[in-house]
Parts: sequence; structure tokens; C-alpha cells
Amino acid sequence: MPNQRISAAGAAQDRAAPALPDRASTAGRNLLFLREEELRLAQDLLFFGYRDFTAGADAILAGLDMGRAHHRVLHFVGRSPGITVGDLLGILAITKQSLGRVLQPMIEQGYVTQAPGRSDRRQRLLSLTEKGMALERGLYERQRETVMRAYREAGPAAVEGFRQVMRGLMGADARTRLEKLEAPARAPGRQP
Amino acid sequence: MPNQRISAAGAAQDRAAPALPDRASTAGRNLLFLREEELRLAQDLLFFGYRDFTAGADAILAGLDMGRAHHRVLHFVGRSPGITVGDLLGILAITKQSLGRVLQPMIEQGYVTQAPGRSDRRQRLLSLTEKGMALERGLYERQRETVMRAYREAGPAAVEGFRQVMRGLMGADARTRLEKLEAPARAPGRQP
DNA sequence: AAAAATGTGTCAATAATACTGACCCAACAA
DNA sequence: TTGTTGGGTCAGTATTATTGACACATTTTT
Repeated sequence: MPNQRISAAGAAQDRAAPALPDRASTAGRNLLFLREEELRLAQDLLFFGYRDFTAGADAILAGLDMGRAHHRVLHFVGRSPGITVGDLLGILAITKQSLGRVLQPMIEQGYVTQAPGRSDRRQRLLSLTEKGMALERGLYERQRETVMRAYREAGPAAVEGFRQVMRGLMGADARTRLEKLEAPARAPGRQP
Repeated sequence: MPNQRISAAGAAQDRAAPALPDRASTAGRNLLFLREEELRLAQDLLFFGYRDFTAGADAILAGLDMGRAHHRVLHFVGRSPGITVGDLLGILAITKQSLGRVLQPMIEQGYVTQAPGRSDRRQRLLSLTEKGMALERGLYERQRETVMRAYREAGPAAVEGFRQVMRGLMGADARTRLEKLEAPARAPGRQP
């Protein structure tokens, strides 16, 4: 395994599926019809919802010669200060080369800092600088407007349902990573 | 307006936002902290959830030299047979050139057909061929597994909450378009 | 009938994000 | 010492998007 994708979260489920299945047996068509519409609606909702969710932050980033990839780095490094390059690769599920292309400029421009690991000096522990935190904050605030509005309109019960379904869409790998991300935020005092 | 993006759904909210706002006033920090964690969680959920939702279909498409853009065309043309190029551009919120690059090969390879409009012969009404419907069906079935599992695990109430929140994330433009997509599926007999 | 607007297609050039393969160095581990 | 791991980097390619400019047919307006 020379240098490719660290952990295949992006290929969570990759068993071969038949590309051209027969149409479902005509019996029980009504039942299937309802489910079909439900699922097509889910596809629409995810497409439009995700696109508009990211649109605000994208607009800010465009003015700084950055894209979504930079935002993801800011987000996950900000969420886990001192994260290793390898862990970040695992979360993003991209190759080292792809990360390098966005990470290096961010280090040079002073958004992210590297520090050698304490126990393992090969590691480069990543953290946001003040400048990086400020930018992340701005992007966060921008998305916050969108999410807050959606949450307010929908109400707390709907928000809980939203979370459950989104968790369910994730593969096992992503769920594990999400748990790790949530844990340190609840228990103060991150690294011993 | 020569030939750019038809309707700015992707730029739904594009008023200028301050990139580097001050940190919130230190008063009421506990309140803000809770909300902050909530919203950061939403960012994580959307990132991981959307990625894994699309992963399955992406794997099928890769074997056919297609990508997500092709899937979107199959999905929305399949959902609205006889849609005009302009309407499709409006839904996808991309430029004519970008659409052309994916649409033309799909027409040549027999996934999509064009027909001149009845009332306006400049229009090219798009529909899926049998081949296109079969492929769309395969992609749909693949995502269906993912969504059905998430829906089953979460339960009907959570699904309704999920829908409400996703709708809330969409801008006004996307909501209008979604309504139009849902309407003809319920009332049979599309165009007079 | 002439002029303007609309729907669609297309050429050319560019950017962002990803990929694969190959190789390097430093540090750790056996 | 040897081998592995964490990280970086060079070179080349693909996909999806962008902008600008223009062409053509058809419909609408004047």
C-alpha cells in the first residue's frame, strides 16, 4: 500500500451491484410505488439540501482562492487540534497527494501550523492558527445562518430525526469517525 | 445574459457576509456553546452522510465512464420526462456548456433522446430511452439500499423530521423547484 | 417585413478537485 | 541492520465545473 487512500470511507459499500435489475415483480405494485416516491424524494432532498447548505461558504471561499476542500481541512483540523496528517486523510478519505495540494498552501499562507509529534516525531500534528480559526469561524457563521433557519423552522423533534437519518446514511467507517469527533468535544481536556 | 447559469439556485444566498466576524460576546457563552456543538455536528453529519449516500452509485458509474453529473441528468430527466434543456439547467444550476459536455455523450450513447417541442420547436424535450431508464433504475436501486436502511433504523417520525430539515436547508429557488418535481408525480397526466 | 429576443448548441481556454504510480526521507521498531 | 511507518513530492491524467464568444433556428415584437 504505497500512498493511496488511507481508509476507504468513501467506498464504504463497494460490493458489485447489478446495473440493470429487472423491474420489480408486478405484484404489490402499490406498496412499491409509495416507497419509490419516498426514495426519489430523498434523492432530491439530499441533492438540493446539500448544495444550498454549502453554497454560502463556497461564496466566501471563492474570494480567497479556496474551495470546499480547504473548508473541510479548516473544519476538521479546527474540530480536532493536533490531529495527525494520517487521521485527517482517513476522515476525508482522499489521497495524500490530494490533501497535500490544499494543505501545503494553507500552511504557507499561515492558516494551519505543523508541530512534530511528542511521542513520534515523524508525525506532523496539525492545528489552526489564529488566522485559520478566524476564517473557519467566518465560514461557520455563514453556514450557521442556513442551518439555524432550517432547525428553527423544523423544530427540535425534526432535528433529532434528521440526525438519526443522516447517521443511518453513513457507512460503518464514517460512524466510527464521527463518534471520535464528538467524544473529545464533550469531555473537556483533550490530550493528556 | 449570453449563456451562463440559467437560474441561480446554487447562489441562493449571495449577499456579502463578513469573512472574519468578531467572536460572539463572552456573555451567554454556555448558551452559545450548546448551539455551536449542535451546528458543528450538523456539518459533520452532512459531510459524511452525503458522501456515503452517493458512494454506491458512484461505484456503478465509474465502470461506465460516467460521474455524478451523469447521474443527476438521469435522475431529473427520468423524474420529468419531456423536460426542456433550459429547465434542466435551472434545476442543476450549472452552465449550458457544462451540461452539454455530459448530455451530448449520453444522447450519442442512447441513454437520452431529444424531441422537438410541440408548441415551440426550438425546444429539445429530453427523455430517457429504455437503456437510460434501466441504468437510472440500477443507480436508484443501489441508493435505495442505503436510504432504506437509514429510514428503517430511524423510524417514520425521524424520516419526517429529516425531510423537514432538508427542505429548510434549501433556498427559496430549490424549494420551488422541488415542489414542481413532486406535483406531477402525484397528479397523473402531466402536460395538457 | 424587419428587428429583437429566446432556446439551444459549440469552440476555446481555464480552474478545482480528485486520481494513479513512483519515489524520497526521517524516524521508529525488529 | 533491516524493514516499516508517517509524511512529502514529482509527474501525468480525468471529471466537473467555470467564463467568454459566437452561431443558428425559431418565436415574438415592433
